[in-house]
Amino acid sequence: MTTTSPTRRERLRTATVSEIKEGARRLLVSGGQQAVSLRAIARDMGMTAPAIYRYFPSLEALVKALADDLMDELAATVTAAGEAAGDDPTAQLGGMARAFRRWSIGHPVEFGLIFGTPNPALGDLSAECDPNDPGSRFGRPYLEAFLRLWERSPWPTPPRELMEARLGPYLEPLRQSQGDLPIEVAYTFLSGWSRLYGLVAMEVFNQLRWAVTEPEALFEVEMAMFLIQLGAAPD
Amino acid sequence: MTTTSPTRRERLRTATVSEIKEGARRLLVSGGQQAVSLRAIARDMGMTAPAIYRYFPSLEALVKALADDLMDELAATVTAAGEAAGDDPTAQLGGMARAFRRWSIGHPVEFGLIFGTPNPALGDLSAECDPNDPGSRFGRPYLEAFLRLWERSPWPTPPRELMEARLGPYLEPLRQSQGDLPIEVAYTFLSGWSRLYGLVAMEVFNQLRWAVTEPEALFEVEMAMFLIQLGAAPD
DNA sequence: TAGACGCGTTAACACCGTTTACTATGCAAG
DNA sequence: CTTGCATAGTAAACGGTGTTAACGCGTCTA
Repeated sequence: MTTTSPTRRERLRTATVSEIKEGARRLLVSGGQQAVSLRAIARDMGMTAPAIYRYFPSLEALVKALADDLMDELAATVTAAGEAAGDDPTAQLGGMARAFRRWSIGHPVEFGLIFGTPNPALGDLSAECDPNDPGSRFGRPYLEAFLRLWERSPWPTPPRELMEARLGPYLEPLRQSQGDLPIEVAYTFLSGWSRLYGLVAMEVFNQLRWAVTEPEALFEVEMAMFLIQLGAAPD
Repeated sequence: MTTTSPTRRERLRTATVSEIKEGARRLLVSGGQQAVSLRAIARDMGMTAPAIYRYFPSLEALVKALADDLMDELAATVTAAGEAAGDDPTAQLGGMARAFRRWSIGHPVEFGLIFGTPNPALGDLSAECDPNDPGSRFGRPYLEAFLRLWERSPWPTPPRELMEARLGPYLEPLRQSQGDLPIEVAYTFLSGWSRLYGLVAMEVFNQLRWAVTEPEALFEVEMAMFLIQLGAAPD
């Protein structure tokens, strides 16, 4: 009636959807993944639990939608940090890596939902080669920075023919996702991304406490070493 | 009556405890972490749920005990692989890393329970610097192999005084857990362990599917690169 | 103005962890 | 042998959960 597309009903509906997800996230943060219950969300909204089924077909679907939102939030944070880091691709990579760690340790439960133990239902979905896969959606900015850096000044890698032989055929999905990625870039991206993930996940999951008091120092050293290997100036 | 220590009652008790944990693991493997319920375990044993409270104070305690057992199983697997790899410390490291990956991808749900998103209750326990910490109990064999290799033939690292300055004070728990560990060994261990964890966790959690079809190839290349950096002969 | 549809309700079912009260059984001492 | 007690199990119940079914009301539309 008023304007073009968003009819009144639709506006109310999306608002309710947002409110549900906000409530879910609040419960997630305050009480962990197990505290997210339809009845609690509905209670906080002054509703009854079955009403939520008008908006989500199941609790699992709600959690999945929330995880998607969190993925977007993280991806936006990371790309913003990359853009704020200037023109040097190594500086961009460093900024994006730091942004990833900062968001993750600042939102440990959300991190666990996205990157931690997959639920059986959520795992089945990620079994397919979804182009909307969390890893893909989120790895793209890193991948682009690696590619820019490679075109500007390639870094030393294992010999190309050796990499082609040993893992060339197995990186096809990655290489084709970005239009014929050089194998050196694909390999270095995967190596760096797995190192970043490992370090951050261990810190968030409290797996370093027994060994390290300040994981940030370890993170900074590791990142510096990696960037130096990519040709960045030390320190 | 019969012998000395294990009276009949005690034997039955430990047997029941084992049966409960076996049932819990079966449910865990078949249905994920959420499928582990006291009532289901009791049902499978032909018992009623409250009986389990004679053996475990809560479901959480049961799951924690199960996780401890799994940790022991994994640690035993890894150390056995290290001992089966001969005398060369780099070969031992390679064997242990492969054993870690093999066990993890062969037991993904168990891996998730040990190394994945921590439960609030389990996370509080790992907040203390427990010497029985999973990471500690499990990282020790790796640490010892790194140490043997270092004493035999040190590998190139960042300059010692730089490492001492940047992360010397923060690695105290780790360095004192093994009697004045050289900082080069401590740093290389942490770097290698986080890389191993990152790669394996991403594979187990299906975070590489969008990019890689054969994670094992990537794993082998990464491991070879790391061991070469440690002075091992290439291939 | 009728009817369809969106959105919410209540009631109910089948689970779950946990507690309580109670009953047998095994064991050890008088 | 009997008495007594700790142990291991039971049934019943409380409050919580996801989910479904049946129903009522408001809004939009033909």
